[in-house]
Amino acid sequence: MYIKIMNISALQHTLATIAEPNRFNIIELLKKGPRSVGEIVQTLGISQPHASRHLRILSEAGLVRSRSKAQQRIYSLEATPFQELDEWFDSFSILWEERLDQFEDYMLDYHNKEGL
Amino acid sequence: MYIKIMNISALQHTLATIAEPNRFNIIELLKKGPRSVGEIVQTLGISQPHASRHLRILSEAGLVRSRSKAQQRIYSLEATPFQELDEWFDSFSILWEERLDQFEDYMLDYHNKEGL
DNA sequence: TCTTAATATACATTGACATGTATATATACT
DNA sequence: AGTATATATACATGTCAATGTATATTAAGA
Repeated sequence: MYIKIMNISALQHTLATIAEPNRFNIIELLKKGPRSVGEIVQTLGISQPHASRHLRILSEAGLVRSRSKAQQRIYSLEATPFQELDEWFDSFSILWEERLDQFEDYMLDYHNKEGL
Repeated sequence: MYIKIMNISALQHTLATIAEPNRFNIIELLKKGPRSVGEIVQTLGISQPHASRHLRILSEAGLVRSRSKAQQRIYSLEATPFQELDEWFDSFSILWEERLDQFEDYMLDYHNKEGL
């Protein structure tokens, strides 16, 4: 067993990017597979500039990438940031694995013994 | 194998709550164990009203709970919302499991056959 | 009950970001 | 080259939420 070092500020940025509702919906859609901007606009019922803008933000955050197909831009999800967040949330599994109360009692004891 | 039904709007709300940097830091701290408001204030170097306000937001989102200990309020993490997000991010594992390119090719084919 | 400690709330201000509208760019087709 | 389609960018506006300051509440101790 080893401790995984994570880039906290990167995680924060990724989280903030995903948290916006329209971008969340775009991500949920792209999870089904690559989509063009037009398809995203139609499916989600948002304006085209609005979609492009959010896709830009997603792209700059490294969450999606695009390839050209004639005039179309086909967007798809990047694996890495989702993988990192998946690992980060795994680190909370101590909250629900084993017996929660035992864990909390342990932490309280540990904490009190430390003083502060 | 079954399909897990998730409450999307709850996930969004949880994500938005976690995404704020101070709350993210509070969560990272509480992952180590329960902490009083004063400890949180000292450790994170934020103002006391500021901490209380973020703790209230975290509490209303169901991410933390508090118990009284004299004048102190001891905050600790709730497992459920983190468990739900952990499961949600698991659903992205298709992005990095197996061969990504194969998956993408498959999705593109599938997508094109569907028309739009 | 008065004082101190710990935390919560109220309120005003500011700043960031989502949204709408207009326009620019890129590519294909005739 | 001119037109149509698809997408991106610019800019102005409005809104929400974080922050700071002051004050209220809760609990303990003398």
